[in-house]
Amino acid sequence: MSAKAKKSGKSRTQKRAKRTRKKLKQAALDVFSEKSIDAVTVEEITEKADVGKGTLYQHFEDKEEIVITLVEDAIEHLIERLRSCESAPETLEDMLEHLLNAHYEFFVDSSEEFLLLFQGKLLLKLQSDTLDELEEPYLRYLEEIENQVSTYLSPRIDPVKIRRLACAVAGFVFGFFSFAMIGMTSDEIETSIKPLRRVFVRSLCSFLGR
Amino acid sequence: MSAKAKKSGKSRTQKRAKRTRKKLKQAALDVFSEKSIDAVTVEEITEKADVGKGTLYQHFEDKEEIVITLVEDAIEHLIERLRSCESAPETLEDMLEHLLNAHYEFFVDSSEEFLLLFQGKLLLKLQSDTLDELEEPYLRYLEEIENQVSTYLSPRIDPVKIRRLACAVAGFVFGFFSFAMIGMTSDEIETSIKPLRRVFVRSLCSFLGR
DNA sequence: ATTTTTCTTGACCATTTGGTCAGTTTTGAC
DNA sequence: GTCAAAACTGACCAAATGGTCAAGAAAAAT
Repeated sequence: MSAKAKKSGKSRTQKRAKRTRKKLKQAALDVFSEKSIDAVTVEEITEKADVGKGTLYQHFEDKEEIVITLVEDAIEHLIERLRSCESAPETLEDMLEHLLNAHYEFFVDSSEEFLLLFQGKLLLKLQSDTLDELEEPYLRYLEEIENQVSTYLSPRIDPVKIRRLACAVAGFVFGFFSFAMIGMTSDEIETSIKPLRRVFVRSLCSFLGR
Repeated sequence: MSAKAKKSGKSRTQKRAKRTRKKLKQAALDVFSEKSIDAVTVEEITEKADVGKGTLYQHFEDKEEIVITLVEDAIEHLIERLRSCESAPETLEDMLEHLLNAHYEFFVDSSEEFLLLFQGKLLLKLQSDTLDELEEPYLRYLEEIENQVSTYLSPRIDPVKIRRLACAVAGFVFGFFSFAMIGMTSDEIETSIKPLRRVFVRSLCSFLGR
């Protein structure tokens, strides 16, 4: 180990490998947002990443592993958004507004990751026999929503009810955007989300209040 | 053409062909609800339909055409559900409840078609360059929702607003179910849908009332 | 019975694809 | 400079897949 390596904490070789891995992940994310995961070939990924085909197999066990890695990353990013909040919301209503807003911004800023998560969710439903690893990040995401909401609620509230709320939030946001993408221009989407958000938040609050 | 054929309107040969086509469609729907459309092979379909591989190509141009045909059928069935209503709802609120309820029943009774529509919607977003034919049925579906709702609204209401409503309805229902499938048992889903539906309907009404 | 037409079949082919591995290149240690 | 280790490469292979087509089976017409 050279002195330079000790200083930077990483040898040049390790940095190169890390760069390559990053290129592969970015390339995969790109192509997964252009066509269905199952329709993407390994060579499309390595081609776009501008590396040899064998290189992918040095960084990932197989095609499946890169998908799982990307989904985990995307969920991580989404959860970060949900957590980052300038000032802690005062009321449950504010908190829900924040949640929906954070989702919206995530979808706008990281539409590739949104599409990946959407696809992954579908795969989860379809090939549920395999791919247990894929389920875990989505459950983590639902739990994050539940946790954030719970702090504003009586601890005696039925956990099932909170789970319903989390499904409703996630479902509404994912579903609305996916349909909006067919039937609306992106301008319309932007002006639509605000009034719908407020109205939806209010209805969720009254759902919990009962 | 035999006398019998004239009487029944269809020769035995034609009936056989129609039966085969139906078998193929059912088999395809089955496998498409088990794994992603792109991951399904032609032989899986013909195997399940118990016909020779070449037979599929006599009834459908290629794999794509059978997908489009199935999506069109499924949308047709969903629209039928939305239309069939014992007694015309009196208020907008009742009508929206009916809409959500019809969706729910469709998803429960025809979960294969639900999964197919869900997948098709995704493909639409991804490979939007090709597959124009796939877009048309989904737009028809959105328009059906818009039409039903419109009859309860002033004709001067902004069409964009109605389109938003249709996206919200479709998005919420599709999205909620897809997420509920991960995080909830089917029992929980059933008991969840009712209170959520009412609350959601109320929020949509207040959205339109503004 | 014979011919014609329609439908069905599955062996076959060309192409594609996931995955491997021997060899090359880059980097690190001495 | 030399040797060793790690990363990278792309030709290669076995398996799978979409689609074809000549031959066969079923039904209709004569």
